[in-house]
Amino acid sequence: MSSQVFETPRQGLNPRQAETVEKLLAAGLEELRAVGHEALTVRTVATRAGVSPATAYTYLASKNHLFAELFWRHLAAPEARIAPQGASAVERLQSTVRALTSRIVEEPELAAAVTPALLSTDPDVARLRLRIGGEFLARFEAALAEPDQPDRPADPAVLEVLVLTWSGALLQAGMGLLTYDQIAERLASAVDVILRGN
Amino acid sequence: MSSQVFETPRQGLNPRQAETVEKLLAAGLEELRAVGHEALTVRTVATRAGVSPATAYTYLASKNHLFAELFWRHLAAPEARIAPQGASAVERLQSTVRALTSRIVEEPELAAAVTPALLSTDPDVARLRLRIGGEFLARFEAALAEPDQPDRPADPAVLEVLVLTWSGALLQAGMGLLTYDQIAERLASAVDVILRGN
DNA sequence: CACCTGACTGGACATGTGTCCAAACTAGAG
DNA sequence: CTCTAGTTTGGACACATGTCCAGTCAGGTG
Repeated sequence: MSSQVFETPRQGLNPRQAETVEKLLAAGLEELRAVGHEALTVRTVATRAGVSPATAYTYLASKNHLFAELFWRHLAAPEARIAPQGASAVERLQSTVRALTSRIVEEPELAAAVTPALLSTDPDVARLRLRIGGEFLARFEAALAEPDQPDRPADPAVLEVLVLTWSGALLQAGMGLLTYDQIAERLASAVDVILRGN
Repeated sequence: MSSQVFETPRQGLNPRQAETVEKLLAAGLEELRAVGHEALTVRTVATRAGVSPATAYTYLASKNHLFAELFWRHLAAPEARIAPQGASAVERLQSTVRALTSRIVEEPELAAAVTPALLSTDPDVARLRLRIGGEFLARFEAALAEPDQPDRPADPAVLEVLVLTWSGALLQAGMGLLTYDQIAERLASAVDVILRGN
């Protein structure tokens, strides 16, 4: 909340505006935890933040934008950036996947909210979507890299499958077909299948 | 449209009701092609079908339900059920994936509409979501099966990765990150990676 | 201390979604 | 031909979303 990370929803904000945004985002997360994403409205968030709805809409293009922003911050927060563990690529990928999943599951309502939100055509959402996708890619890339030759690029085909599988898993979880625990299991097995082959 | 397939949106409809449903679904598809899924409303569909909005809501729980229903019919239609071609599992899977993709791309607006729609919590959507997921699973299962031992079950881990990858690809396409043509390419390559290993 | 710029506010507006219900209609049975 | 069961209808309702704008307020400047 009181982040040093200056990943603001809109660029070029003066301190006063930045504070308003922080209040809104903090209130958004609280509201999400309190009432869930179905019941949350931009207006209730504004009220919780002690700000008028009109102001909220000045900084949040939409409810979906709010969810995307919160998710991005949750994902990119310093405490979520841990190095992959393991001697082999498989182990490192599995640890990455488990770390990502458990990070996501820390805020179940956020996870449930963000899946549909990211599908929005809202340009602010589109921006965040790309960032989030890039973040996942970077994590997988880091996990695939061999410690002794960190600059050797990973096989793009493998990377693509990993990203597709990961987003598929998030989708399944977002639809409620799988719990996030099951997701972690399946992805670990998926990594095995993908890297070891059949 | 004039289908023999009795996959009705609600069970136990008499002929008169069934006809109304058909009119609504046909009108829904037309409207979708004409104005796209953003501009489509249940009321415009009702008008196009020559029926009152109240009637439309008698048979369609929601706009999302309409999209899910149309997608399901499009996917499960007899003309979409072609046998996988190829001597190896990889070839059969690739042909299946290409067939599915090209079927979906026949109705681009439907494809764009259905991705967010399937995430709805609407119970009617949930029902169709399961059916659609089951359909994909069945296709991959059929493609994996060796012609000479058709009853030998496929490796569940491989099947899971395929389903995850496939849904991830649909998600990416639904978000506009990839075109459906690119999807087909990547999936073909993904199948290769998954089955051949690294 | 008065001013002025720019953030914030209140409240109306247009539109969409899905629900509800009493009244009207229609097709088939008798 | 009439009755009736069941479908369809018109229209209002409650609520959410996002936009807009004229007016108010606060904090830094001169």
